[in-house]
Amino acid sequence: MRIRDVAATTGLSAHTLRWYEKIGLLRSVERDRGGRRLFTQDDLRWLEFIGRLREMDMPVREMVRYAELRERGEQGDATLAARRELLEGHRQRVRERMERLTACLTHLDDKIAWYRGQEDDHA
Amino acid sequence: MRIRDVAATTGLSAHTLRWYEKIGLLRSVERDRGGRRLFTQDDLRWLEFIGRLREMDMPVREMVRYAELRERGEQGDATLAARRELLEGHRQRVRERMERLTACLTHLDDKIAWYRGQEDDHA
DNA sequence: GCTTGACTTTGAGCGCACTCCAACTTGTAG
DNA sequence: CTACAAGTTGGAGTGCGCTCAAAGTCAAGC
Repeated sequence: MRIRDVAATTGLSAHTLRWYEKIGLLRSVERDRGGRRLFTQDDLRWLEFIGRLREMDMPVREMVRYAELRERGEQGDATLAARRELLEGHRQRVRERMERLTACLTHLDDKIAWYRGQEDDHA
Repeated sequence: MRIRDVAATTGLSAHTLRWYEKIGLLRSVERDRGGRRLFTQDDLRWLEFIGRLREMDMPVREMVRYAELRERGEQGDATLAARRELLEGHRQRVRERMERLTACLTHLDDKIAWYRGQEDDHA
């Protein structure tokens, strides 16, 4: 797959895909003899995965750290625990985030109910 | 209350409080005769409220729009519906966000479980 | 009266995550 | 062979939400 196909299927821009490679988030992307990027199915799966991390607001820095661990541990299990811990740390942050969001939503619901009351008073 | 007290109780910096005023998020903050800001309890309640909107990732622009409506509607109800709709719109976005987070968390849990499996295999 | 420190203003700078530009190369279609 | 779309690179620019610097003012304590 060439860069525009990946852009189309992931929703990321070609710019962003090149930038991801530059910062080390995509590693060892193949090229054809013209020097154009060729993405594999593995690359797509990886992009899907980091897309989810991104959706959970993981900083790009941390995703790069994960990518580095993944590459270092290619032939072994030396980095398995580190990667798991990184993900667990993020999971915890997301859970806390969601709790705060839930609390805020409750307040917001109250506020909206208050507005409805005001509007009814004047109807 | 002076700016440092508000900074201390809200966790916002004095810089940020001045900036909030500059962009129209805080309106008509009083001054003493030396020109120093004097914040009221109402200001504090407002800061608490927009702090929650911020925690729910409402863009500052939209908060400013809400602040404008609030000021315009000071003596009437002309802006009540508009304000309610603004909040309802944001509530919807937060709910969708939380659904996506929940879905991502499920994937993340699976991934973490997979790592645990790998580690056990080698134990 | 003088020092100190918290305040004031305007305006510049920063970190993040892209996003775009300029200049150039490559591969395909006519 | 030529035209042109689609790719390449390095580096600059953007929008957001702050964050800080510089230079000056004010007021309370000694």
